[in-house]
Amino acid sequence: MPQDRVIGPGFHQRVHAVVATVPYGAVTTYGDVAGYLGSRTVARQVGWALAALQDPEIPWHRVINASGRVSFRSDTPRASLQLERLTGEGHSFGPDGRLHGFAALRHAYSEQP
DNA sequence: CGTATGACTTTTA
DNA sequence: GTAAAAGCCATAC
Repeated sequence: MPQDRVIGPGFHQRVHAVVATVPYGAVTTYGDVAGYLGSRTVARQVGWALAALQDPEIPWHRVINASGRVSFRSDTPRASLQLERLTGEGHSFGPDGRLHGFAALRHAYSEQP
C-alpha cells in the first residue's frame, strides 16, 4: 500500500511542483508535465504519481490527457470530481467529454531544464 | 533482480 | 473521426 508523506521519492515531488504551478483556469496534459520534467515518455508516471499522491492541495484536476478529455471512465467518482472542479473554474465540456477550448487553455511551461 | 501494472502518447490503418 | 498496437518508465511485490 502506498505510504503517506507529501515528500516521497523525487518523482512524486517533481510532479507535485509542476502541477502546482498550473494557474487557475488553465489546464495541462500529462505529456506536457512529463516533457517539462524531462521526457514525455514519463506521462504514465505523471498520472501514477498523481494517483499515489491524492493530495487535496494539488490541482490534479487541471491535468488531462492529450485528447482534451478526462482519463477516467465516465462512471468513476474521480472523473466526476475532476469534471465538477473544472466546471467550477469556468470550463465547459462537449458532449464527448472534450474540454472546450482545450488547446487555448493549455498551460505553456517555461523552458527550464 | 525479474515480472506486472498503469490517471499516457504517438503512429499507423 | 475512431481503433489497435507499440513504446517508455517509475513503483509494487
